[in-house]
Amino acid sequence: MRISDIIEEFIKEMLEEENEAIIQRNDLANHFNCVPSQINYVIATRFTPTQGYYVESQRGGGGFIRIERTRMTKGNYVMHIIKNIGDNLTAKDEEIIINNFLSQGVIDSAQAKLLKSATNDKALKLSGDVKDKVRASIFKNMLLVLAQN
Amino acid sequence: MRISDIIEEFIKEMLEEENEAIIQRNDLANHFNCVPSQINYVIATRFTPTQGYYVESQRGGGGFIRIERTRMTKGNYVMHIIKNIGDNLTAKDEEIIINNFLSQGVIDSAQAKLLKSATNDKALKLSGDVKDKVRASIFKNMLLVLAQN
DNA sequence: ATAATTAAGGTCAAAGAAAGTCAAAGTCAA
DNA sequence: TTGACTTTGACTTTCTTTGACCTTAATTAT
Repeated sequence: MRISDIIEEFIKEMLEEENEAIIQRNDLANHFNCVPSQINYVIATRFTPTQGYYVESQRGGGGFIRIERTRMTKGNYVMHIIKNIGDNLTAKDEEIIINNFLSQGVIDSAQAKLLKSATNDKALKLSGDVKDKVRASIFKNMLLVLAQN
Repeated sequence: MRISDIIEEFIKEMLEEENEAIIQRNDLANHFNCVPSQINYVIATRFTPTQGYYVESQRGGGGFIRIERTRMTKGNYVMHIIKNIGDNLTAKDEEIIINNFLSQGVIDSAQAKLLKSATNDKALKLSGDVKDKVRASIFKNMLLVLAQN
């Protein structure tokens, strides 16, 4: 059994009791007798947003890592769209997706406005090719959150 | 739990009753068993103007520190923050603003997550200087939408 | 009145305490 | 036997704590 798997399981057990697990990186590393950065590896590979987790951390004295489990309510539909967006997204294509979500009740109009405000050409002051890349990234990140509450 | 957090909480509790908290630096430091300058640190990091506080103090005999909470209407408050953001915004500064909006009930936690997901370093795959520019732009655009309801 | 003393609060930088990054080295299954 | 996944560790960044020294105001002594 890999040490990463053991740590993963340990955190997931914590998450079964509570909805969030707050850990100290060094303590945990110590507990499992591994280097601290192994914890980062576990989080990076097993607790990603796509996998339904939301992670925040603080450095410095009294620092911590908080791993939140965000249960997926909108289900596979949104995930499917996210996977199909790829690395570039034009404003036009985005609008089509948003309108689709709207008409299917996946998001409400307030959320739609917020999505657009974050990704319209006015907000993204970048050159064409980079813009569509960043738009894709932001859009997917936001969708992930929207799919989970 | 960090000592700074405890002091922060203590002051915020005082502010819940009254609209201003008047403290003696040395007494407070004594009470929490820390050096006096720790109080300054707490104020400098948790009671800044952008966080909605106004601080005045007086040295010498009978000196004091007065921390005032500045309340505004939601719309004005958000507009005020938008104006103060400027052309660059680091992830850290943004987080402080979001957490403040949250604790003051300007936004809810779902909206906070959306804001963060749209502007965190993972979403904005850009080089440092450009990133902070784009972040500022996106953030302000989203806030404008949030301010309108 | 003035000067000296005392009683506050302010500043800043060093030390300490976490967490993050990245790439090299190791492992293992196809 | 190579390519993907894991493990490791050196180095970096961020945040907090601490303390020595500075400035300002009130009080007291001359």
